[in-house]
Amino acid sequence: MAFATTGFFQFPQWSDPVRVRISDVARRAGVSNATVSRVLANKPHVREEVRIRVLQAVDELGYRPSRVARSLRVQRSRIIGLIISDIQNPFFTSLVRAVEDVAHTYEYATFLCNSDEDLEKERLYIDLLLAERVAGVVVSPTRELNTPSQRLVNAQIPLVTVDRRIRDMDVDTVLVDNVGATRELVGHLVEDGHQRIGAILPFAAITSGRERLQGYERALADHDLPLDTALIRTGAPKESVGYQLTTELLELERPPTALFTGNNLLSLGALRAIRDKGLAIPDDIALVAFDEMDWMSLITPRLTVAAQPTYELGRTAAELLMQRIEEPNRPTQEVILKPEIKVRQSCAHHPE
Amino acid sequence: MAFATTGFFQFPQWSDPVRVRISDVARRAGVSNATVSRVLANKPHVREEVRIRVLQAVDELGYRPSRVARSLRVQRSRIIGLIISDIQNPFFTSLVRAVEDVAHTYEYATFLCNSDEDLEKERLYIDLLLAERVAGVVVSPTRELNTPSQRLVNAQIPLVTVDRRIRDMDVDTVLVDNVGATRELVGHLVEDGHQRIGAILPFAAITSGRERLQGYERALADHDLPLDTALIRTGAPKESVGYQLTTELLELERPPTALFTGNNLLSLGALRAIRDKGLAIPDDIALVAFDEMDWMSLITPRLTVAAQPTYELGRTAAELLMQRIEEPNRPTQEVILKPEIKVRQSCAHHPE
DNA sequence: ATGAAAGCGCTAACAG
DNA sequence: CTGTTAGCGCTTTCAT
Repeated sequence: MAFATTGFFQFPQWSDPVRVRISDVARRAGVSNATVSRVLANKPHVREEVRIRVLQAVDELGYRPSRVARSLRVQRSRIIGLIISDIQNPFFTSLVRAVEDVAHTYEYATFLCNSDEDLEKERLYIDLLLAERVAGVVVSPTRELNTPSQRLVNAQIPLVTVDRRIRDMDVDTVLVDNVGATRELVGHLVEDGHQRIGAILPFAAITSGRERLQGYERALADHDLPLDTALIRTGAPKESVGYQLTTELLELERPPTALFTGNNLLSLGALRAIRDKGLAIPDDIALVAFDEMDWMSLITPRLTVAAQPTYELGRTAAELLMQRIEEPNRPTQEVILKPEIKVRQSCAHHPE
Repeated sequence: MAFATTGFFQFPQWSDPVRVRISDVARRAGVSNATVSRVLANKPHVREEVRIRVLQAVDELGYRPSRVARSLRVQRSRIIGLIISDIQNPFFTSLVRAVEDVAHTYEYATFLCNSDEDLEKERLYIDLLLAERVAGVVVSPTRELNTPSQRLVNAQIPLVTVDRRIRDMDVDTVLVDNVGATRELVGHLVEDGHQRIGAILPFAAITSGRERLQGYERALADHDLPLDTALIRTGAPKESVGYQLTTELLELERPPTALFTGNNLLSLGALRAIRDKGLAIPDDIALVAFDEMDWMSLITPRLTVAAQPTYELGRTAAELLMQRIEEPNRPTQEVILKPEIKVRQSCAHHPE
């Protein structure tokens, strides 16, 4: 009324409330809230005619049920958490993609949490996930012992570990065969006649890193080669660290004739270090690497690698989580996936 | 009752409620729910002694407030949505990382949505975000016209567009200067004497792709060079497409002497195609590329690129979103960031 | 300074 | 087959 006099008053673009509730739909369809809820949940015992009327009202009003209210009522949300340590690492990217695809299929949303290999950040994110009452969590834990993940288990939130182990906790786990793949990879180097093989690995605190170290040791033992700890370097899984550690190895009095790099980022750093030293692969130094990356198709010679089934890793973890959400008391599983060993030119050289 | 006869009935592992509520804390501290709420929200008017008692009870019980209940009550969640088109592309990865970092600072959780350049998937995700009543959304839209994003605006959910434009919608936008950077990049090629410059670009439907095409055209016009549409190819921003399109260009009767690749994945494909043809950069073909990637440090010669400030792009978008959430009616902004042009050896050659 | 009570939007007993 | 009602856990007036 007051506005009518100005002549310029614009009615709001939506006279209907912006947030339409179930009661709005119910009123419009001339039924109760309960009936609307039944229709939307595809429950039986609704007359076809009523069903149609409700659906029409939903459509006309553009009603989207509040998942917030629903979550509160049914005491579980349709959200899963995904905690990884480095979203800029293509290994995790592929895994994220897989988890997200599966979650989407089951109509779950995914909370992405980037722990940055930082235990404190991981703890904060777990608190958040707890507070959001997520239905379950896929985690690639920063630590194998005393992880904050224990709090999820205490709160009875389904949990699946991926890529890395958690010790002393009975949870579903998806891993790759780090020991086996590394053993095979390094074995090729030994069979080519290499006796001094360097290793650049992620910290032993990262379980996959430690397992790859074991694989390396086993490969040497397989062929009765001595273990020279001076040739083993570990560090954070970062490009710069790979560069640094490789440089150290190459500057040794008696540098290795071959190198094993135990992670994609470390490999990138190692390659750069080798290039900067002006060394040729495999003639000056042979190389085998864990992980395969897209850009590796560009470099010459082609690298011998253990290609991880990264998407499959994520897919499996997410599927296990979905199953556990549906059936919380099923026995826990440990799934081990096999990397594919691709033998190429970077380890073809036989040293004199 | 039914269980008692079997003798195998197991009591639940925790006799305390696994989910501790505000009322549990209140009872333990000998206060009301309201007081607990006040303490936790750092509201004034609480006696210090009471505050301490409450905090202690919270601690002893390990109480985490349900953000679900809170969201329902205050009618907004502390969750933002992030919709990108390809989480496997490092460009977006860096952006995701930034958005997630900022969100975390403001104590928001991030829903990650991977649209896969698929409008239908984007629509589904927006429905989900709407249903979850997220506080705001950062989107890199699949389309510039009639986007599903309109529904977010209709529902009055704060929205920020990043990397790509949406037409006819008044929303905060963060972009890079695609036209300017491409113009400069291609300009170097022209100044080096190249007259036949090929271009491999993302679809024109992707606004960044179209703007880079404009930049290319402007660069030629700057120097009065004719535009030869036979040298321009567009396609999906994927490695395989880059390979395919570059191969086509190289097999032309009169192939270009230089190439501009308008996206990181396309560049990777182009490099592989050039390598497979046995051509040398820059002697056989010069190259300038949009986007810089880690692995580019490995290839010789070093590439001339426009390095996008990807983290900054995401950070800015997220900050704008946070500001708009706090102040919904502030005027919308368009922020344009400048890529850094890094001139290196891949365009050093002067054709005869 | 603190408590009682209402209510956010939805679902699930229970009635009819 | 459909409606009434209670309540999920929290915040926020409104009293006191």
